[in-house]
Amino acid sequence: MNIYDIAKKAGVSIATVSRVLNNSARVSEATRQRVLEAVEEEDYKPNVFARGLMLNTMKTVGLMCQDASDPYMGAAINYLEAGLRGRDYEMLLCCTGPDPEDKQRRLSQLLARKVDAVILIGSSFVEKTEEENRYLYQAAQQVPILFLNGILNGENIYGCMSDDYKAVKHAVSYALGTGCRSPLFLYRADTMSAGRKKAGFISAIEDAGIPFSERMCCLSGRNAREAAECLKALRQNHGVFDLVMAADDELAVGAVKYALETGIRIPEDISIIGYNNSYLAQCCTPELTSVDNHLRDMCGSVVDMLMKIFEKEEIPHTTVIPGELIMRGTTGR
Amino acid sequence: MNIYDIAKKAGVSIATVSRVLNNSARVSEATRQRVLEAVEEEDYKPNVFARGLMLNTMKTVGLMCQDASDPYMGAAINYLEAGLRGRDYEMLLCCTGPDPEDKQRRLSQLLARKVDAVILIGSSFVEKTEEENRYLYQAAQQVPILFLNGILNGENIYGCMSDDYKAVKHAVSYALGTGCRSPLFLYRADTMSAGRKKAGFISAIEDAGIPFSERMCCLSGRNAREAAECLKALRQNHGVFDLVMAADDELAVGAVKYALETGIRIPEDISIIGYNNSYLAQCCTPELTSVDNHLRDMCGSVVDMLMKIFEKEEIPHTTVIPGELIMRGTTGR
DNA sequence: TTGTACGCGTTATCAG
DNA sequence: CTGATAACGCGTACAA
Repeated sequence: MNIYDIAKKAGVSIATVSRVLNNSARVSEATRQRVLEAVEEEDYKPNVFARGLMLNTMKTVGLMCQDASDPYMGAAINYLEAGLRGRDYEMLLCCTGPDPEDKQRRLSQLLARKVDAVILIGSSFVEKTEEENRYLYQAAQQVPILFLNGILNGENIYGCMSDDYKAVKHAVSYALGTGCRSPLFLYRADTMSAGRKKAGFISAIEDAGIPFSERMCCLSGRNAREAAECLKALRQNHGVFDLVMAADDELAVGAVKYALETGIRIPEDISIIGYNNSYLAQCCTPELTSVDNHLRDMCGSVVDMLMKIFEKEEIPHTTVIPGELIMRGTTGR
Repeated sequence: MNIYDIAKKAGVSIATVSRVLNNSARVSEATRQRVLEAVEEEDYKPNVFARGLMLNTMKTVGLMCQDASDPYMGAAINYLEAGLRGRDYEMLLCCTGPDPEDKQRRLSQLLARKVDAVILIGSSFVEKTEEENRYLYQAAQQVPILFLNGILNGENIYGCMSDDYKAVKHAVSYALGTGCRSPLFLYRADTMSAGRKKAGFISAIEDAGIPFSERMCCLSGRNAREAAECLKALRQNHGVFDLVMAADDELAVGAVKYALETGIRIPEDISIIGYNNSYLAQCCTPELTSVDNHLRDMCGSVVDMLMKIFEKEEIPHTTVIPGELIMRGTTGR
């Protein structure tokens, strides 16, 4: 069932069928109806490959993330997919894992598939050196590259990020205001995002007159269990802390576990602040005070930016979305 | 940069270039090298649309799930993507939400895109009536349909599922063996999977000589917080229970919250068993005893089945994977 | 072993 | 407003 069959059935030429289907140019209402009828009857759908061949696009964007099982990534995938679908774009998903070579290979596969753009979820895709990022710049020569919560300067590279610096600074300042004196920054990887959070952490404690030391930062393992063990070890080594600012909720949950398992009272003896305000924040007892970075808005913004880019509209390369501190049971002694 | 350019550059015809790239037929080693050189130099990649037009496939499978932010779905997406990528298939992801009409529309969009198969994650895609499932049967006339943890009988429809019945039966029997006398089944939706679990629950308690009553089943809200409230309400209404068998970990976490907030000791006064053995199981204190349904194996199995289907191999329509009870701190009084 | 010519199903162009 | 025809880039019989 192709356009020729429909044309024959409707008694018109394929050009007219095409025009009706793409409502391009003007077609008389009468023939329009005849064509639509035929299309309806045969349940005809234009062949996407032939279409792609002509238009050089299949209205598809590639999405790359490290790990879809991370609830934060998962939520982002959901929001992005909804936004794209609303704009008639489909989503090709790649879960790359942490290996840079895999990321590179996957990106080039997406390009070979002629995606119209690539969205990268998380700053884990931004490497430290120009050299390591080169594949991104090269990709940007073919299609727009957008970061969700990341940033990389370059032609045809865009990003939307939450204001991690301000959000963490505000959260830590608040906790210090309730009487905490020994803050700890708990994170799990040296990503760009973690860097911004750390800077906000430092700024907040220095504003409070507490001199910063690298010993106030704890690089934890990858999950709640390991974070808890990490904190226990730190305590054994005479590290004192009465405030844990975690880079994400899972680590904060680890801090809660640490406190519960060591008999430290929350929030009387220790305040804990998570980040992302994911559903994990409501899965522990007490529930987590956490920074909501408005992921939904960020995703919406990324999709908006993308559509404007497709329209050749000039837009700023970076959009910043403010965070918000959600108060629950792990702070406010 | 197309196949003609490469042919010219290598001094051969396009047919030869095509032959080299698809290593079909025999090509003399000399010309082969010349072609590969040209391909390399120009970094030539065949146009996927033209390719699709000829072969009528782009090696893509559609994946449908209700909600990618669910960690269970997310993990499945990860595993499936890895499996497919290893077989040179790409993945088109649809997050449908719960509305049946959306599911139907999204599926037909995938078909219009000429995906080679569709994988549905979770039994939420199987409806109660034939009528409601008709779109699935129709889709199966075009491409194979595979369920991850679901089942629907029909031509060209396949599924891999965990043995929820046995797994729950075993878990509940174990808990009853430790002395629990008032079991409760906590679930959140009347899916097929929940039905199998419930059946296992009933069988276990009847084996233990406890007569089943519908009051032993609690249909909870959608998250941990709501599950906790649900149990509190139940208790107010004089419902007694010292064992909660939850249909997933998030609900089990809700049960833990309920116990912690009401001052009920775990596991002395109440045993709690989760399902999925997701990372949530390690996010609460005490950590959850949970049923691991070997999601990784299930996903691997689905991909294997799919590849065999593509090879026109005859395979059983259903594969069953056994579950396993992982012991942690919420059971064993 | 290699090359020629055609078909795949669209959309775009241009003439009527 | 409509129709004929030329791209689009590839794979593949068939001929050489």
